[in-house]
Amino acid sequence: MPELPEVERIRQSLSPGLIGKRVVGATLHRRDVLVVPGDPAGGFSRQRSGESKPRRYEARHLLVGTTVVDVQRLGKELAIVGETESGPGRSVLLVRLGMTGQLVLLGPGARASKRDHIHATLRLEGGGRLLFRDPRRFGGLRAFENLESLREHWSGLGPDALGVTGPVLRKRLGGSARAIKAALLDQRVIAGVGNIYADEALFESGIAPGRAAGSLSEGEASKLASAIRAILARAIEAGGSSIRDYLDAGGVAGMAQTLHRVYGRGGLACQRCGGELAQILLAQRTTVFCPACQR
DNA sequence: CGTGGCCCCTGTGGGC
DNA sequence: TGCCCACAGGGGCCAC
Repeated sequence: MPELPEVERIRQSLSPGLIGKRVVGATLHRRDVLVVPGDPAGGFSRQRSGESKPRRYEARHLLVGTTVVDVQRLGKELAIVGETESGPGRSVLLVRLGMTGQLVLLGPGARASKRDHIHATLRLEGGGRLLFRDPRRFGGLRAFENLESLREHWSGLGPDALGVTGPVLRKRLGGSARAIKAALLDQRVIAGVGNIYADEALFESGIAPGRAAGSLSEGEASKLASAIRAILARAIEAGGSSIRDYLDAGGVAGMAQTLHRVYGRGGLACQRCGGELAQILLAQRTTVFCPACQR
């Protein structure tokens, strides 16, 4: 569901009500949405096959006993940082939302509007709750013991797309022969761009999605990087794209979908030249572009 | 090694 | 109305 702008909106809507709150209890309704340190997979999401032993997890993995001091974001990942009163102990709960994941922050006594597919509940001092809901379960939670191990995990991702520059982008694309759009979707190249904003940024910068990533000139990489920054920043300002079910942590929808110029418009007229927008499948994702304007 | 293909899961909307 | 297929803001894994 969410790309960088939506996740940033969730971070912003979550922070004021969550930071400073102590987590007094938690319930994990599905254990397979949580990965804890030492799990055999070492990965993020649940294992697809093999009923390996039920994971042992502890309350502290869901931040119980800590006070939330920060909510950080890199790309599409959120990290809720908790701190224990006694000493420098920290716990980090990383949240990945996948296609349909939501975080819902409820005040004391408030009821969730959708109560199915809630996989984890954190109870906050004062009676509030933080829910993790994800119908398709492509998202998940991962616990880290400290900020250092979070940093190590995040070092596997590329730089945050909101601040990417032309030279950095060009360097990270290297001489890759794969399509530029596929490279943009690879979170190890840059973090935060997904299917919507990749198409929008390529349209804005006039680059065809099938171009070899390594074939971009300095000028093209620079135009693409500034298009990415501008489009993501605009989308954040507009509250994120609410197409199907995206809502921020307070249940508020965004309006950024009204800014889309190619996503979801295959077969319609290009807003720049009037020609017909092409729709193809690239890297297993629907891709819309203007064959005349994008080269 | 880099890359494309397939799979994970549930819900929804369009075509018949 | 109902059924079935295609598709959906993502990403891990495994053959080539």
